Amino acid sequence: MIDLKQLRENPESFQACLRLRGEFDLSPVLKLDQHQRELEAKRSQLQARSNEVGKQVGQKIQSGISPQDPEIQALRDEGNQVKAQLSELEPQERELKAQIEEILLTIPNLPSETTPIGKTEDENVEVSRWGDEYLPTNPNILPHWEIGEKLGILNFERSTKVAQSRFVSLIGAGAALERSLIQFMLETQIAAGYTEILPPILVNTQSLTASGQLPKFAEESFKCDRDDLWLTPTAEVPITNFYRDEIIAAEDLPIYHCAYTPCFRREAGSYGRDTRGLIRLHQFNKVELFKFVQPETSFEELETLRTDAEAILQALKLPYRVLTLCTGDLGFSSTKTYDLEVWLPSAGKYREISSCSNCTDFQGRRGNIRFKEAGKKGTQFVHTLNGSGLAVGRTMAAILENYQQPDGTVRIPEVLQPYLRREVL
RNA sequence: GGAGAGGUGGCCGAGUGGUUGAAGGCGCAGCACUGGAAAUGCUGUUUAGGGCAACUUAACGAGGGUUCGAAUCCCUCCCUCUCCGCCA
Repeated sequence: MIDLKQLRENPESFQACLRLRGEFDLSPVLKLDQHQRELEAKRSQLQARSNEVGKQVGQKIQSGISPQDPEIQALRDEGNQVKAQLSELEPQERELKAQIEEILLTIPNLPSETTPIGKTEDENVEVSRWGDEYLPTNPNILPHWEIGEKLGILNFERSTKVAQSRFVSLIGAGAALERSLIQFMLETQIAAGYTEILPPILVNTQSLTASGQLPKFAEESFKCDRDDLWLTPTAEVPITNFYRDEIIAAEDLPIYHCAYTPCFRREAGSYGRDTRGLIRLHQFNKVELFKFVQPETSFEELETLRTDAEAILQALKLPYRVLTLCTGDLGFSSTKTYDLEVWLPSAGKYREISSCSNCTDFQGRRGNIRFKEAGKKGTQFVHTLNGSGLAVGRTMAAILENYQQPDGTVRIPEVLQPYLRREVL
């Protein structure tokens, strides 16, 4: 959520910033805000009077004046009048506040100054490439779903029977490879200083609102209707909300967490895209990196977060590139995002395998996650960052293709061999 | 699912319808004491909104109600805990 107070103070710059992400007219919310504050001033005056009347009645009764005394009756009457006025103002103000809140929740984070300006993903900026020397030389690489089914480690058809399309089952060495990847990713990030959390993967509405998936993107998540619970679309949601409504001691920051979770996405509106393979499924595994940090450090922390995610790709020797997303392609909660894209030979292009974002205080404000410096007055919102480290299914896809041999076998990346206890699929 | 108990500040924990934003304690900060520290003593210490400010308003799980006045009384809802049942 953007800061209403700051918006009020410099509306033009907010409006200009938001325009970079697409159209969003801030004038209605500014108007509502002004009206609300006028009502608030009136209301608070009335309440002050009401408190005063109450106090006087109390004092007089205690000093021995009879409650039936005309003096007291007069005060009671005034109290009743004030109450009547308040009962008109209060609902109006509450309604205004609710409207303002509702709008604020749909306004995306403002892009950072270092976020390139652009409208679509075509204007994302490539910042680096890595691993050209590992680009496969095998000219006849099968798409990962074909080699996977040939090897008997993936099964889509039966999974459609069990659930729907866009689900997969991993069999034998495929399941073991997925587990090995998860284990390898977690252990690497734990060694890098992240504390593992294995969180709930059903989350409530408030949690999805705090991290930014709701209210705007409700159609993207699976919902358990009778329970106010949703299947989490990313571990970012439970981890952000782990500290919701808390005040963290400044010396406890930064906090680094990593988490493995299944992730669930409805992929509404993506009909016909990536219908085959492991790229776009309703359920997939992901190891997530998450940071809670002090405001001054969040952009440096984004760089190291990205490096930590890159370390996995480098260890697996998978060629990839790094993009900075342009303003038009930025996620709702993010102010600046790096995407890591891994080389997928069958497609002949790079595909997203990690997205690392600095959400600044956007989620902190929505989730009321603050920190306090000892001895200092007041609190500040924490800055949050998240990044995939990595999407496991897409990593598997990248391995099945980049490590595919001309004889139809797939080598296992060296770093995984101790986990999987084999060298070839 | 059945029965019961409970939700108060960063934490623990009092609280009779009347000046209680809330006793007491812990923690934290400052000062004193000390060569320095510990212990001790004193002082201070919730958050959020509005206002340039003085100041003012709100908040004791949430929402209603009674009252001049509600943490305190009434109603509804939510959540947590304990026991029983069921279950990995």
